[in-house]
Amino acid sequence: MQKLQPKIKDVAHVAGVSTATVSRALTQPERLSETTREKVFDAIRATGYRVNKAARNLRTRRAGAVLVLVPNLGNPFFSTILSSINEVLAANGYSVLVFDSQQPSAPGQVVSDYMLNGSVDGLITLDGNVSSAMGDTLKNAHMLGNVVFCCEWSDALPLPSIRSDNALGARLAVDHLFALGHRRIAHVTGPADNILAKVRRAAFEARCAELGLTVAPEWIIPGDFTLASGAHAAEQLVAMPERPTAVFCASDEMALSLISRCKQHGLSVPKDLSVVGFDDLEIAGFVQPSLTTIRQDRTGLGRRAAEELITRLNSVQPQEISRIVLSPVDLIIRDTTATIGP
Amino acid sequence: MQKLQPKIKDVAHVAGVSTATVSRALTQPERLSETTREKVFDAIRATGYRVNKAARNLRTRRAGAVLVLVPNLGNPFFSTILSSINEVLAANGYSVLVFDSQQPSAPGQVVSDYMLNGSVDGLITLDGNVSSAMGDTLKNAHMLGNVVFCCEWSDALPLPSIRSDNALGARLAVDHLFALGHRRIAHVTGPADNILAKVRRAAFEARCAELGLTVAPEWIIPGDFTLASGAHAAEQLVAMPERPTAVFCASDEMALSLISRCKQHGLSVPKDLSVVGFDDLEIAGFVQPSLTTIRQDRTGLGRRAAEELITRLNSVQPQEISRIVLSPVDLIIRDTTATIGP
DNA sequence: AATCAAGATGTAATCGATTACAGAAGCTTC
DNA sequence: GAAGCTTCTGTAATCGATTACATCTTGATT
Repeated sequence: MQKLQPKIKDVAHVAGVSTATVSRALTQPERLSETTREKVFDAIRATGYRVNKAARNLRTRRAGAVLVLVPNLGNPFFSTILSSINEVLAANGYSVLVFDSQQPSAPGQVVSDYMLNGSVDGLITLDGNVSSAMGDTLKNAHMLGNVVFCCEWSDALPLPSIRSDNALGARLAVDHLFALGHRRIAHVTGPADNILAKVRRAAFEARCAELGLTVAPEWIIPGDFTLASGAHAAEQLVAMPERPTAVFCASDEMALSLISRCKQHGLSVPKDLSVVGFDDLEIAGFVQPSLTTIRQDRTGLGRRAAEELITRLNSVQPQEISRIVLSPVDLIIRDTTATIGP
Repeated sequence: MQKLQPKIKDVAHVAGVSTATVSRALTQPERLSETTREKVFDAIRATGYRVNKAARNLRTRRAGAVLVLVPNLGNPFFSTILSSINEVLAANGYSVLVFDSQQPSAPGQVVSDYMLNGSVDGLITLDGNVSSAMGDTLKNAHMLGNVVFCCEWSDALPLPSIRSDNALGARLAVDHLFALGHRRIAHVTGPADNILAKVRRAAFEARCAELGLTVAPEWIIPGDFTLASGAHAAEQLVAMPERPTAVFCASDEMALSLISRCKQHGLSVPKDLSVVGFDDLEIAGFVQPSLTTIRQDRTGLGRRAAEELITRLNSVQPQEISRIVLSPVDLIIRDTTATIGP
């Protein structure tokens, strides 16, 4: 009873046509006469035929798949983006492979492998820390044109990048706090080597300077986007002799845990401390007090990145031109920010 | 300059051996003499050769890839599991394809396609709502043995299932609340058609009955695991004339938003209301008050599911035997539960 | 020295689709 | 009615690896 998967030959036999005709019915049905087409489709239904992807991929030299490189899949920020990438790619007939770049194996190596061995046609990377070695490898294989950055990016690689207007986000946060009367504003950063962290911090400092605010060095508190680092930052904050009246955190997760830890130390948010986050995770609106934050259009970012990649994969002319799409950000004012006390 | 990707023939030419030898160097190096092996590896390095996956897959009739079906990729609960699945599969040489079953396209159809067209060798589904039609299709293609449930499952399909001991979790929650003196305990459920929600609710009711507690029908509050539904449940709760003193929520997200909304209504947790969640999301320990909850070993679940699938893919004898692995759960006592007031 | 086994390597068929090229059939047009 | 066009379909080469089988060495055994 070991009935094998039917192949195109079996369908051809049942339909009484050649394999070429069956193949055409699959890929360019309009080129067949109506009667033949029907015959073939009937045979396909009758046999339960499914095309063999490996054979098709070998012949067409395409994979019909895209790799998404995610730094830390466990982070809800990325998984939402992944979801919308999946949606667009699936709608266009592409499969989605994922790889978590936190994996022990060298991600650059792994990614090059996927791209060069034909497992995928393109790459969307949410991780900006891609090695230049990987860039070189892909360039040599003429595959660099099939890479798109999403959210994070690398200035070393001139590739299209779909990202939020991070600098604007930081400015909005500072302006909001400034308008509320705050003059002593701290900042909890992301990882030092992260491009988002760098941009947000730089814009934070620049805006403070523009507004004539001095930022004491100790008010720049190092974090790494995680919950744990937010709590740690809170400890440093409460220990300061001259405590800032507001904090701008480079991620919502840090903001949430910072608030929680501050409360444990008897500080009340927003009365004693105003807090602004970044990302607008869904939960930001479902905590008490709800979090004032900078919203990123995560769904849009994923969608646009996927569309950009598809465009490039479909275009015959390889275009390695860097194109930057800045997705707008919004200040979402909720309950963790208030005017400075009397 | 359109240098094509080198193929095995090119390597063979450079190394001065046959293509068969090169292939052996790749797949069973121990069968070659040391000198030949070195020659081939040198040639591989010199040419920058990478095997063409499509060709290999076609010939070996294997894909070296696994599909993970996720209900709602945006949910942090699932993405952690996905991460550990990725880790184990990558370490064993498998690629990971993901598909979000919330996608508009019929997931059963999509999954069958992936399995039957050879895109993947196996399936790990975190979604228990798989159609029996899909089961039939896979069974006919002798592919049902390559499917593993993780977290969720379906009683209609006799397949291996790696899951938490959900009933135990519910009992631990009830017992904990009971021990604190609570006698009026409510439950916020998951979606009515979800197997986890069913099991947790049934165990909740059973344990309450065993302890001699009556559960008023209105105390079973319908939810759907989401933040929004937790807030909605809170509204119902605060409106009750004879309010329960404790709530067991079927997910942490519902618990967190329920607490937040209750606070808005002036209820204090845990003084006026004790709350137990389910999952132990990372954030549960980073909110104030921190959430008492039932911990699931998400990393372990993903890891075990991946290992189970790999075992099955490697075994020659197809084994369609249902095997259930119950992963332990723990009650994590934090600050949202307390003894009932005087 | 003859026989045989084991080990190393090469030859060529094969996996299952796509597609260039060719041939057949039907229609126009002069 | 011949030539020229379309439109439809078939033949066979091709994509790039793996592997059954054959061949050739080499060394051991008797």
